[in-house]
Amino acid sequence: MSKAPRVIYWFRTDLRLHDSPALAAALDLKPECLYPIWTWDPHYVYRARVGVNRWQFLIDCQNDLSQGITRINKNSKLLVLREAPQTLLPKLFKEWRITHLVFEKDTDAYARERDDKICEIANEMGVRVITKSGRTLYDSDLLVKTNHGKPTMTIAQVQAAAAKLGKVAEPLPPPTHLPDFGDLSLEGVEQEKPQPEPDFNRTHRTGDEGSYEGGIAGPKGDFSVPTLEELGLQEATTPHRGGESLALQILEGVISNETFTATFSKPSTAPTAFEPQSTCLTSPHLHFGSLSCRLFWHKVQEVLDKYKGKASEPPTSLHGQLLFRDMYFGAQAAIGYPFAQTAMNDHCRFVPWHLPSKVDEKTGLITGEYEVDDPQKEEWFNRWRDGKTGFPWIDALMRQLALEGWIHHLGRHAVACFLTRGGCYIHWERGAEVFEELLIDHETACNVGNWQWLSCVAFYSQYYRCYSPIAFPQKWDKEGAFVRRYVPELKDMPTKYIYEPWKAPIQDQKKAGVLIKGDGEQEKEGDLSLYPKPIFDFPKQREICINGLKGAYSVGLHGDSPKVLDGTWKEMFDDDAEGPTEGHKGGPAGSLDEEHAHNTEDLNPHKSTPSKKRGAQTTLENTFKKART
DNA sequence: AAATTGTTGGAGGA
DNA sequence: TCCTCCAACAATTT
Repeated sequence: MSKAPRVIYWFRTDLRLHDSPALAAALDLKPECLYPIWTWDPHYVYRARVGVNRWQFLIDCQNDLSQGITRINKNSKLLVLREAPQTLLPKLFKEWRITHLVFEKDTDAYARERDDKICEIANEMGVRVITKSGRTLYDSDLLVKTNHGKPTMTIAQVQAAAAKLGKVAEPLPPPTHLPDFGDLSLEGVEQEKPQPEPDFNRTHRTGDEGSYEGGIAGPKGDFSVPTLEELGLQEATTPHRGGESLALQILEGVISNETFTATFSKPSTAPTAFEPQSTCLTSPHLHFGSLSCRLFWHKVQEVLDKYKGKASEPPTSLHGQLLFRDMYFGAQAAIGYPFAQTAMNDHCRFVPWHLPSKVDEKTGLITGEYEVDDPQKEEWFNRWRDGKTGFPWIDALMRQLALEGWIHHLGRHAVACFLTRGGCYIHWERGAEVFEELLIDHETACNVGNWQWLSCVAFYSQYYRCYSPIAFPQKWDKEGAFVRRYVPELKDMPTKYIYEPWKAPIQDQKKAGVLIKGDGEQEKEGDLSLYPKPIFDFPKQREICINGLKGAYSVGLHGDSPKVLDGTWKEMFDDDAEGPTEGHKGGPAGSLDEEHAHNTEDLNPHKSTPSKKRGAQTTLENTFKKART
C-alpha cells in the first residue's frame, strides 16, 4: 500500500486559482497535504530586469492569491520561500517528506533550463513531477510541433496550427477545497544565499537588498509575502494593481460591454487615451497568471456567440490579441535562448545597429552590457529612456512607461520604431532591456518578439513604413492632451506646436511658460521651464535609417551567420554603415542648434526628398557593393 | 512567375 | 472619410 501523496504545488509565474490545469492535477492526487509555495528565484531578483512597479504588481498578486487560498482553507496560505528553487526544492523534498512536485510548464529559455534541472533532481530523489501547460491557449511545444516543428513566425501559421489542434481547452473552475499543509519545520534546512552579481536592479534599491536576509521563511519566519521595503526597493508609482480578484473584475467589465468585446479592433484603439485607456489592460494579469488566457478566450467567445452585429476577427480582435501571444511563445519555445538576442538566432536579421550587445564568448549569450560605438548614440539612447528626446510624443510615452509601467501597444510601436529603424538606429536589444525593466506586463516572449517586429529584424519587414513622432499622434490626439498630461512643461503650449514645440516662436514659448532649449539636463531657467531641443532632424534620420535597413537586407546576414558571430560582418559594411555620410559624420544634432535658433525651420518629413534620395541611393551602392560581389 | 497578403505609415486629394 | 500613391519586404497563393 503506497503512502498518501504529500505534494508541493509550486506557483511560479502562474499565480492563479482559476483555470490552473496544474493545480487541478495536484488536487486529483487527493493529497494528504499540499504546500502551495512561491520561491524567490535570485535570477528574478538580480539577473532579470525588474523595476519597482512590476515588483509591486507581483506582490499584489501574491497577497491576493494567498488570501484566495485562505478563503478556501483557513489553515492554508501561500508560502513564500527565499531561496533559488534549484537548491531549495531538494531540501524541502527531504524535510517535508514530499512525494510529488506539481507546477505549470514554462517555456522561457531560462525557466526551461532551471526546471529541467529540478526535474532531474526530483527524479533522483524519487519525487514524482507533474507539469501541465497553462500559460498559453495551446501548449507552445505542441503548437510548434503542429507548425511542422518550426517557430511560429506569422499569425496565419498559428491559426493553421490551432485549426489542427482543435478548440482552446475549456477553463477549469476554481478549486472548492485545498488540503492543509503539513509540518512547516525547516530544522534540517540551511539557506543558501545567492550570488548577487551582476545585479541589474541595483538602481531601484534605496537600501540593501534584503530578500535573502531573514532566512528562508522571511524576517518574521512565517513565510509571508515580502514588502517592497524588505526587498530594499523604492515605492512603486504605478496606479495599476495586481491580483486575481482585480483581474476578474476587469474581465467582467470588458465582457459586460458586448459591443466593445465583439467589435474590438486593436489598430483602431487610441494610444493617446488615458483615464481610461482604450484597451483593457489585462496584459500584466496574463503575464503573472492572475488571469487565465483560456478563461478570457471563452468569455469573449460567449459574447461573440450571442452578438448580432458584425464582429471583428483575428488578428485585430480580442481573440487575435491572444493568438499573437501564443505566436510569440511558440517562436520562443522553438528557438530557445537565442530567441531573445541577435547572436545565434537564425530567425533574426543582422543589422549593424549602434550600441550592440556584448556577447559572452563561452556561452554565446548577450551579457547585458553593450559596446558604445559612438558616444552620441549613447546620449540619444539615454535621452530616449529618460523621456528627453525633445519629441513630445516620444517623451510623453517614455515618461508614462517609467511612471505607470504600461503604455498602449501602438505607443510601444512609436517608441520602438523611433529607437531603432525609424530614428536612432540603435540596437533593438537596448530597447527590449528598458522595456523589460519598466513594463508591469513584461513577458520575454512578447517583448522580444515585438521589438524584433518593430525593428524589422523578424516577423515584419516593411521598414519603409515608419512612424512619425509628429503625424502619428496627430491622427489620434489633435489637441495633444496626452502630451500635456505626461510632459507638463508643455501643458500650455499652443496646439499648433504641441508635437513640434521647437517650431514655436520664442514669444509663444514664453507665454506658455517654457523655453525649448538645451538637452534636458536643466529643468528651469528663471520662472520658465525648459524642454529640450530635439535630438536630431527626424526626416534626415528617417532617411538614414531606411537606407541602412535596405543595405542590411541586401547583405542578408542573420544572427547565426558565421560573419556575425566572428565579427567579420564589418567587412560587408562601410564604417558608417547606416547610410549616407555626406558630411554628417559629426551627427545631424550638431547642426540642429543653428537650424533652430529661430524656431522656424520646417522639419516636416518628406519635403526635401527627390534630389536627396538619389544621393542616398548612390551612397548606398557604394556602401554595399562589396556585399553584392 | 506573378499576384496577393500581411493586425496598426504618411501625404495628398476627392 | 475614403482612396491612391509612395517605393518596395517576404511569405504564401495562384
